[in-house]
Amino acid sequence: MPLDFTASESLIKDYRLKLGDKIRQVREERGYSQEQLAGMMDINRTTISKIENGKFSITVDYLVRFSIFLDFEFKVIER
Amino acid sequence: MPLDFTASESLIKDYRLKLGDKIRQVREERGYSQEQLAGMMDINRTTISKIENGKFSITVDYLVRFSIFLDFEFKVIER
DNA sequence: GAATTTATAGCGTTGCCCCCGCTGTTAATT
DNA sequence: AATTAACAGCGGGGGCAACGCTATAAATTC
Repeated sequence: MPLDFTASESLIKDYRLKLGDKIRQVREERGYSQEQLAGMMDINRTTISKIENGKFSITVDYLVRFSIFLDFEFKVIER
Repeated sequence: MPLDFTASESLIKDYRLKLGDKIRQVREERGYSQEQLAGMMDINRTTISKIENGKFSITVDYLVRFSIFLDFEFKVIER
């Protein structure tokens, strides 16, 4: 935990975990193992495991790849 | 351009540019200069410039930070 | 209990992001 | 017209986190 831990840091961490859970949920709904999906996406299987468990923050490029192969959308919604 | 340039690579690049445009649009709607927003978010101004112009793929952590300070939502939507 | 799937650790490489400096444009002021 | 300042784009060096890869072990399913 960094010294300048703030409310936004907590929100960021929460979102990372929530996103990992969501990706796992959709992957399982589609009936893919981590290895199958990794093959389709041409990325490493352990990377998928780490993402689903929130071990690091993925780039938006990777998120777009997930959205393509798992068939979901993610959108910026203004208030 | 990588040798294995595929349709998904093109979609990824498109999305990166689209996201940069969206962030710029919302920032301007909120009435912030790049420098003001950078100060609020505690990140570098040139980083914001590069993100808005799609120079690299930001992490989701950074995207969440933008969503906090520019007040928008970022959602996964299943089909 | 064997086979499949997933978690995690360690290490190497790549690229995100920090930070600084410079340039170009536009607008305001004198 | 010249000057000043606000704003944004771009290049590059450097640090560190994302991600690839391999290996091992744990968990799950049959």
